[in-house]
Amino acid sequence: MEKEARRTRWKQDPDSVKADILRAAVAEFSVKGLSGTRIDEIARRTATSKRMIYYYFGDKVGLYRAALESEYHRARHQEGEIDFSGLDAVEAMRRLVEFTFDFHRHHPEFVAMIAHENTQAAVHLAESEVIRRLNQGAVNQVGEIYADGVARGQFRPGLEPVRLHWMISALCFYNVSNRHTFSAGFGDTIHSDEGQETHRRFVVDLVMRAVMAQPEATSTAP
Amino acid sequence: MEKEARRTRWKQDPDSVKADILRAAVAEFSVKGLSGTRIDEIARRTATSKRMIYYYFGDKVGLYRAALESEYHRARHQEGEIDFSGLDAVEAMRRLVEFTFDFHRHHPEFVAMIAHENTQAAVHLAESEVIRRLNQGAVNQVGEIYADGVARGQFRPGLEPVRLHWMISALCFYNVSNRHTFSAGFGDTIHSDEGQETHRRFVVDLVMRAVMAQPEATSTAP
DNA sequence: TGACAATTGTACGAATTCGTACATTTTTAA
DNA sequence: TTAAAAATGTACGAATTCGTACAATTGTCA
Repeated sequence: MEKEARRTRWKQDPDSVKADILRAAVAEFSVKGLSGTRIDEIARRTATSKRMIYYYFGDKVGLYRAALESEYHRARHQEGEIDFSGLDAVEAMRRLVEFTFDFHRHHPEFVAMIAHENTQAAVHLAESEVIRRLNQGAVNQVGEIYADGVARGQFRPGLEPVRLHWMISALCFYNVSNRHTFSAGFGDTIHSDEGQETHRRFVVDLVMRAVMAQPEATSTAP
Repeated sequence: MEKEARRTRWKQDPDSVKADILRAAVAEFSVKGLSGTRIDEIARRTATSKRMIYYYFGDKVGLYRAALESEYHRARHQEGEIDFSGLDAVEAMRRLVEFTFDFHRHHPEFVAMIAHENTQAAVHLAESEVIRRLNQGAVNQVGEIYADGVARGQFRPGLEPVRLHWMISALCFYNVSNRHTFSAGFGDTIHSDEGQETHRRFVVDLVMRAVMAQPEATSTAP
């Protein structure tokens, strides 16, 4: 008996309730892991109740998987948003590395969830189709840029796209995943906000040196 | 009433009991993490009982810290064993990277324990003195080799030792820490036994390209 | 040898936490 | 309007698991 719209109006809103639960779940799982997380704690962080978590996601593992996949979906979505238009291979490669660096840096929960998966041998990820597509897309992306650069004589030939992707991923992932133990050992020279700007250039430079035919022309620093 | 030695012979052997407990603890903690590990399961893996764990290590967290430090001690010990005698800067740098690559590869529990620490913001490591010394030693090591190479004109100047150490560590750590999710996405081209040989050369090559004044002279591959 | 300290075994108490039974409200469909 | 389905709140049962009380055994030292 409310004003606008006459069909399918729910005061109840399952979709936003689910999204709310997933948000809280990622926040907890990414920090505490599967076993360290308490369902009651997730419930406390939501606008709803524990009862709803079980209603929509079945059990703890079901919620964990849903949270993991939702993070992958977000990553996959952003990945396709990079704008390479008007860039040659060298510039495109730079942009790709910069994007990857920034994405990891701004999504530590994503990094943490994957780190947790790895400590458990990726058992929950192995059965998911989503990850396979995401990763394959990333490899194709770097592969195309690389092939273009080789064709133009800017990049040295002989490198495998999957290894290039591995390298970029390793540097960008480790930068976030191990920032705590690294900072504990050396202070925050690298991981402070200013330090990360320098470090970002360093990482880009490393990748360019790895792929360029004439690496000397790569460095940005004086 | 046994043969040799007359003083302080114990049928009881606290040191080996402790070592036995630590071994089992590392095996569990590295896979399941602090909260995922069950003390009863560790006890089952030892030759002794749960009672002994509490007797020697106080509580679960005490055991966790002891396990973490014991892994660091082992790493620190091996680190000092590398033989650089007779090597010039270029060869020494290669050997350092190879050693680091191999060490991580052969000690996945070490890698896993650090990964766990990072998901928890390294709270247990932050108060430990051991790690600081270990890391500082590693930086000094690469710093000396680098300075030597710069002095001889083999390496390009301007790089910070801590960033060089970061790079080597990132590549070697990620290779082990993320092997599961990476394999799940691309098969085991990189992480199979044969794949790792190629990959090891790739990683060494990346580091050499990053530091060499004339990177072209670096590649081992045809 | 006898007193005292170090080491180990057994059983269990107390707290935590996953998941559900049951009741209630909200929305759709006939 | 009314019956059925979807969504939600409340309280609690059952299992797990950390840590300990208590007792017993083994070794040192005077």
